Amino acid sequence: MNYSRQREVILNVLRSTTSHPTAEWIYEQSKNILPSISLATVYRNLAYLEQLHEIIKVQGVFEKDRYDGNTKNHAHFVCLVCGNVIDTDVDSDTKVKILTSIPEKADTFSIIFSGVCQKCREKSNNPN
Amino acid sequence: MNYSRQREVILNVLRSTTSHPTAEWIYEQSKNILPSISLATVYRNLAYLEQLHEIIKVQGVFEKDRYDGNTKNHAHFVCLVCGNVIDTDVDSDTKVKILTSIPEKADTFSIIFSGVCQKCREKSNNPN
DNA sequence: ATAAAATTAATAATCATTACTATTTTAGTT
DNA sequence: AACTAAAATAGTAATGATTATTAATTTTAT
Repeated sequence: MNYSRQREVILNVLRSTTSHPTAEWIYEQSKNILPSISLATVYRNLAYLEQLHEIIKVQGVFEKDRYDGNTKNHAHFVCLVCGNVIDTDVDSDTKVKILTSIPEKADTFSIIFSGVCQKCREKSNNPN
Repeated sequence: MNYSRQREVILNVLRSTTSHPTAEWIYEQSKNILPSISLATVYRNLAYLEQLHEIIKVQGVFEKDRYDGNTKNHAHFVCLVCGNVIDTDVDSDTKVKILTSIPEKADTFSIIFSGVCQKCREKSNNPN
């Protein structure tokens, strides 16, 4: 794989946030640096980078795919009110317990928690 | 919500398998019973049934959404070779450990393991 | 500097899912 | 049973995220 400035920018943009952005958002940010970059280039490079395990594609959160520059094995919390996706650590004890809890031999796992985040919980006056 | 024969058939078809089928597959099976059923009806009713928590939509497995008639909180193992999706129990100890491993208060979680299933492992002569 | 391979921008195509609409079915009421 | 309003359907069009195509540009090795 040859060097490309576009790929470098896309990766930097993704690594500069913890917001688990969509391809469209990464495209808009990248345009600030490379105004002529194309959306297809963003998609193509995100696919490459995922294959190289430089980034992670997070599916199953609302409708669009999200991308994550943090490749450490961690879980995601999706707030059903504000839609934010929050990284949550999974300690290695839990990780082992999860991976050994099934008969199959899993290489990786994806955990997506759903609920209402702390902020949204505070905003509503619901004492729960 | 009124009764509909179509919805009844769709639910029965889904409950008759553990294969986590796509909407298209459910449509094909339902046509054997109701030849004039339409694909849009299948999608509409799957969405209704998901809202009622009668079924679960499994996203993030390859490209198409999958559906699951088993609403017990369990995990999924996706084989990267054959593509099969296998139910795997999560014992309640692990469940509690997972849910309490994050600072946010999660209502539910979705776990998708990835790897190569036992069968595909046996077929290849790889001793690992 | 040259050439082959890789990459890109721009745009067309794909295709899973959803929206629309005229018609039919359901379920309650007389 | 007939009447009616709401709900649901079949068929099809529209949507929209993602992927494929292609001619032009860039990279990299020689």
